[in-house]
Amino acid sequence: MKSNQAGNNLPEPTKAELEILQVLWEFGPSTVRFVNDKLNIQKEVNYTSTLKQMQILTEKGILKRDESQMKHIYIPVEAEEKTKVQLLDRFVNTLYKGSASQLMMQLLGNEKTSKQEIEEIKRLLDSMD
Amino acid sequence: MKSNQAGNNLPEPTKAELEILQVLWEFGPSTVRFVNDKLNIQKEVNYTSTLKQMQILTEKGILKRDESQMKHIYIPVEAEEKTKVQLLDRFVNTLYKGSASQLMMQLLGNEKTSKQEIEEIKRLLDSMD
DNA sequence: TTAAAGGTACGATAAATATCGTACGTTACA
DNA sequence: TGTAACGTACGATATTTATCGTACCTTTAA
Repeated sequence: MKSNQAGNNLPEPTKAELEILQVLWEFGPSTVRFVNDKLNIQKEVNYTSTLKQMQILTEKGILKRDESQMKHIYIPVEAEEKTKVQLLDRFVNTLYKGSASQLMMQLLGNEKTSKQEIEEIKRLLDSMD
Repeated sequence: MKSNQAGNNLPEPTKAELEILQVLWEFGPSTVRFVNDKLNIQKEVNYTSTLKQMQILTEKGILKRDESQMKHIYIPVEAEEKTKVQLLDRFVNTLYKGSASQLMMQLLGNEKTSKQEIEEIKRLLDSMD
């Protein structure tokens, strides 16, 4: 057997890569400079480090870029939703053997999940039927 | 500012470490041999590699061990639940800015989450009020 | 028209993770 | 009683991920 299981096509983004993706998701297609500035609000990181990461992301096919200008513009290849679903899926499989309801229980039992959040979720479910 | 945010006390278990924890959670306190055998059902890994990992886990304080016998017995320090809650919490914060309901939506929208799972979740919520 | 500011490319290096080889001690039993 | 099987310890090495220094090109404005 010894296979790869969990047939995921695209390579799992690393922690640093995720941070970059989040900026692009939030602000749309951006330059390295812009992304780096955003990252530096939270942690100190050198411009060329971010540049390199984004180049790697591009090699991996997770980002694409517009090189028509000197200031390259980077864009995520996959939509935010799709990538998140993939990560969530992997997470559920790894920690909860694929059981969404088990994850839910934990989420609901978590004190950090507010009453308000729980109400929100209920409404959501009701509106689904 | 540039702080660590998300005040997590214990060190994040790595991928390989998680695999070991899962075996211990499922089967209870075990020897390295036992854990290694279980791991090898899914992937090829050398006995000493697993040993080393479990020693590191122990150094980190994630596992403790009974050394009274030659065959050391390893035991997770924290309960399965507690560790999973921590990981889930981090996950929600990272990907959904802490919004559990947003995560839910994705979970519900995911085709891989069966009708049955959804029913299960509804029942769960109703029984909470 | 040149110097400073700001851009990309990319190899080197650091840091974090993961795997393994080898040394050596203990146990079981032929 | 000695040898094979099995255990731990631990340094070395591989691999993956992350960061950075330096070279060099382009734009801008004094």
